[in-house]
Parts: sequence; structure tokens; C-alpha cells
Amino acid sequence: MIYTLLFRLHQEAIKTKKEKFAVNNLEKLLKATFRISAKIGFHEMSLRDLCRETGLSMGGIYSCISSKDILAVMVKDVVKFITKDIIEKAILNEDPERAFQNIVRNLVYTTEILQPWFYFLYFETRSLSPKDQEDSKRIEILIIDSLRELLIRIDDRKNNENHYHIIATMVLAMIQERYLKPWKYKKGKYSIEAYASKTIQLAYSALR
Amino acid sequence: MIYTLLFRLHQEAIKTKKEKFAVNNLEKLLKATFRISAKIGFHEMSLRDLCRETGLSMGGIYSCISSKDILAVMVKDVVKFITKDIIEKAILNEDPERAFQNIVRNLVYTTEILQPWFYFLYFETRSLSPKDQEDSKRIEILIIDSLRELLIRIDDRKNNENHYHIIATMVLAMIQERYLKPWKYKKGKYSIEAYASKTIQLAYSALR
DNA sequence: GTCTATATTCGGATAGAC
DNA sequence: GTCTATCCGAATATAGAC
Repeated sequence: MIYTLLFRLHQEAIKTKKEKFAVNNLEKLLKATFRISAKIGFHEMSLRDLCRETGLSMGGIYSCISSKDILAVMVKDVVKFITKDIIEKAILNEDPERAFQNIVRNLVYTTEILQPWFYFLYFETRSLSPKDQEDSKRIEILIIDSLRELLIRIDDRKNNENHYHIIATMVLAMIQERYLKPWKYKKGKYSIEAYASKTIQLAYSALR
Repeated sequence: MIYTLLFRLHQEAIKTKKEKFAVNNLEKLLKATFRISAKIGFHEMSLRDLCRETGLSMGGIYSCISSKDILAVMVKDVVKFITKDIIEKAILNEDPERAFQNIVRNLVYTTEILQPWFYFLYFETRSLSPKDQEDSKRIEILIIDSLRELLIRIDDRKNNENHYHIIATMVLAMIQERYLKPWKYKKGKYSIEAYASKTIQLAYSALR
């Protein structure tokens, strides 16, 4: 489970040592953080807002996080872990087309399921320390580079370098578009499957 | 000039009545706001930061804005004014291809020149009141709808409705990608002309 | 029109009871 | 492990001198 992962990644900074308690509270805290910051932003959210939304007290909150800022770092860690996992498993595939489609589909599906996490990281990256901001950008660069490499292999270098880069950029922009603007897609005109297929199709038509 | 426009739009809320003084200070304030919030976010920026960066005092600041929040509203108003202007002038063109290219190029160029304004509005929309947030979303919907209409006319409805919508979405995502991630494009590998052309080319290849 | 000084509220964080 | 009560600094905004 995702909150267990989180507890283990940040264990040394968490006062509550019993995993069961900490994990339970972390889940409450992060879910409330997503709800509140999606509306007003992370920095505008006060810990008292968080108390109200979680039912925890100030003391309760500080028993499983060391500071407010660490919440944003936790989100970054989860997004990084999951994204790397998707890419590393996909590129094990020897067929570049399958690997490419695998990455796109998995990212579209995963960012749908974990929309609040990815949305939060995108909009609150500036709440992170410079070092963690760099880390966050590296996730994006990893995606672009992986997609670009695969596109080159798929197309057998028939176009110039820049062309593959811009297609990779376009694909990532489409993936982000979907999870960054839920207000556009809530009405359900586009299924997530259709969206992923369209994105792959756009990339292929650009190769030609 | 853009700051004169701003002064006239918000005149009733500005204490300083001499246009020359107010416009001068508004320029200082907004430029400083862009510098600081690009790094740490609008909400984390304090008015004391703004004092330091502009050389103005607290009193000086409050002489030409009624509150901190109004700065974000001003940005929204400018972005709205300029975007509507670009689109309205472009669609006067009878040839849908020329109109389409006109919108894309003008948006790419304008968002490059006014990058801090567009960037700020995108990331700080949540600092606005619900009503102003709606207003901000309407700008985006206007762009998508205009592009989609033109694509339909260019292609003469050879594809289904959804296809045009997704291409319009992709084009906007590409335009935003450029001004939202300056750290990717600062190195100057892509000229702004090349970027605009590539974007148009991607849209055309998707039509086929 | 712009400054300094100050009022007031609210934020994150902690200490100690239970 | 969780709560209540409290500290302290920082934020926005204003009042009144120049």
C-alpha cells in the first residue's frame, strides 16, 4: 500500500513508531491535503484547516509528520517512485513500439487513479526545497528522454533529432493535460482508454 | 501600454489618482511579483518581500493596490484582454487555415513576450475568487473552441467531432508547455519560430 | 504621494497532561 | 499515541507624520 511505502521512506522523521497508527494518519493527512490544496493551494492551507478536515489535533498531526513542508516531499517521493517503476518495467520490453505504448498507457491510467498526487506535485513543486525541486524536474526529464529514445528506435532515425524530442514533449503534454485539468474531463466525454489511444495515435501520425 | 490599461481597469480601487505615479508603481509591483512568485509562489510572497524588491514602502504599495489579492486579479484581466484580442482579430480572416496559423503563432509569440503574466495566471489561478477562477477557465475554453471550429473548417469535417477537439487540446497543451517550463527552453535549442511551426505541423499531420 | 510605526490576526510549532 | 493550551514569529493592513 502507498501509505505504508510512505511510512517506510520517512520512518526516521516520524514520532509514532507503530506502523498501523502512522499509516492510518498519513492517509487521512494526505487525502485532506489534496482536497484542501486543490482548492486554495498548499501554502494557503493552514494546519488548522488540516485539523478540521482530518479530525486530528495539532499534536496528532505532528506525531506523524515533522513539519508541514514534509507533506509535499512525501508526495514527490511517491510520484517519483511510481513513475520510475512504470518506465523501468516498460523499457525491459524489447519491442520499442510495445514499450512506448506501455509507458503512455500506464502513465495515463496511473495519473488518473493517482490524480491528486500528480496534480499536487505539478502545482506545488515550488513549495519544495531547491534540491527537491530539481528531483521533481528530473522525473519529467526521465519521461521525455525515455519516450524520445523509443521513438527514435520505432522510426529508425528517419527524421532529425529535434523531431523526436518534440513528439515526446507533445505526448507528455497530453498526459499532463489530462490530470491537470480535471474540470475538463469530469463530464466523461472522453474515456481514459480513448484518451490514451488518441495520444498514441497523435504520436504515430507525427512520425509519418 | 499594458500598465496604463491596468490602471484604467482598476482605477476606482486605486488611491493614487495621478496616472503617472500609479502606472509607474504598478509596473514595479507586478514585475517584482512575477520575479518572486515564480520562485516561491504568490501566497508565500509577503508584502515585505515586495517592499524589498520594489524599493517601495508598505504605504507606497497600498497607495496603488487595495489588497495583495488584487495583484492576481490584475494579471487575469490583462491575460484575458490580450488573449481575446488575438482570437477576435484572427477569426476575422476568412481563410480558416490562415486564421488557425495566425492564432497559434500569435499565442506562441505573445506568451513568450509576456511569459511571466501567462505563467503566473496558470499557477496562481487558485489564489483568485471562485468567480475570477471561472473567468480564467473561460479564457482557455475560448481558445480551444476557436481552434476546434477552425480545424473543422480546414478539414471539411472528414473526421468525427472528437478528433478536432483533441487536436485543439494538443495545440493548446503545446503552447502552454512552452511558457510553463522556461527551464526547458532557456538554453535556446528551439527558436520560438521553429516551435510555432512545429506545433502547426503537428496539428496538420494529425488531421490526415 | 510616500514614509514609519503599529494594530491585529493568524501561522507553525512545542510542552505537558491524559 | 493523542489531546489541549500556549509560545512566538510573521503576515496583512492601517494610521498618522512628513
